[in-house]
Amino acid sequence: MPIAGPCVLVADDQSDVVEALRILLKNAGFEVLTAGSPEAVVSTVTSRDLDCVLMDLNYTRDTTSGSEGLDLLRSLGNQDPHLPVVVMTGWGSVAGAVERAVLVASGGTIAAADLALQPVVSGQQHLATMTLLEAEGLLVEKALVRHGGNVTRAAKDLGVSRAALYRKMERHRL
Amino acid sequence: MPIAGPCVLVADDQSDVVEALRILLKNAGFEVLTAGSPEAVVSTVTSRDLDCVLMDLNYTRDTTSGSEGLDLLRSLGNQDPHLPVVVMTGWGSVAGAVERAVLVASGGTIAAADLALQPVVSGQQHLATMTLLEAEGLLVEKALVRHGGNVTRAAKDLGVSRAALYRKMERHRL
DNA sequence: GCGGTTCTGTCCGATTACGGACGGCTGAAG
DNA sequence: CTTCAGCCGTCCGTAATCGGACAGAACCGC
Repeated sequence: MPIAGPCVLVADDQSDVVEALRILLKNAGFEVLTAGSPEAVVSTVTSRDLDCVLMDLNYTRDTTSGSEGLDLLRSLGNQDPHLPVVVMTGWGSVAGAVERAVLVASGGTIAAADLALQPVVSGQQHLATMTLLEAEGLLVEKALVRHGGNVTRAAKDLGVSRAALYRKMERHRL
Repeated sequence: MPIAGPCVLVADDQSDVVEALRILLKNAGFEVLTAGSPEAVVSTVTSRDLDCVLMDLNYTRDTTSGSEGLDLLRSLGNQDPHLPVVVMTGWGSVAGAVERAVLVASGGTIAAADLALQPVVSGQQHLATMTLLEAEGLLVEKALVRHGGNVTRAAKDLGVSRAALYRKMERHRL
């Protein structure tokens, strides 16, 4: 039984998003696994041999701390530093996350996956219809993703002190 | 003596920008006039029959208040409410300003002008390489342009009080 | 002319955000 | 083992930001 193509894990707590990506990616020739929680992601990563993880950063259910996304990102980095991880954020999603993915990727699989994903993942918000607070949240999120969760570097990039970034992260539940 | 095409006024205090736009627009079939200051813009608008004004929002020379761009925008609105005005800002320039231009435009001239300008005006910054303060400045600028200088509506759009927006405008010299 | 509405700019006390500093932790180099 | 460097998370006094309120100006329909 031949595997259809690269195996991608889609992780998001919104089932409709997961379903949509599953269909689209399947049609694009990927073998698709899904996970609805950070725990499910971790267990799947340990049990299966994945080519790429496509994950959301925000998991709002069953939680008080609200930082599961970044925690998960770090866990994956520790678990398998060579596993390509593409993070979906509210805005500019794939394009921004590709940088990290490229940094992390060992082989050329991710390149093909990203190229296929680029037109698939949509829903990018327009800054025109955004409040200053929302824009701040997205910029913070993007900076954190860009630096793989490193608060110090993200803060330097954003031009604020580390303490200020911590406050903003808490404010935006990141 | 036939006029070459639609007559566009380019206004910016940076002579190299003006020169670049002049060449590009002339090659695109426009008759191009230039102005280096808000005063020059006003006098040109009164003396010539223009199809479109392409103006920068920031005039930093010979000034203390730093709000000439918006003042000029209002002056033009009072002087000739039907004159299409395309505002160039640091980011997303034409696209954002077109909304206002379309609102203001009486005929179909602006549509053609905008289509021709879209690929011409470049220099759009990427949010990825931006500090939070710079991003705030651009969002504020964009919101103000979108509402034609109306502080109240821009503030509501940005999700802050009017007083807060005034402070931010001063901080970013708008 | 005259209410009603909207926007402007500025003031003020209460609130919030600021960033430098500190101690603890981890990992690499000597 | 012992530096050294980098990052993390938190504390705290100072400084800046917040938004509601106010009076004045511009504009509308009556």
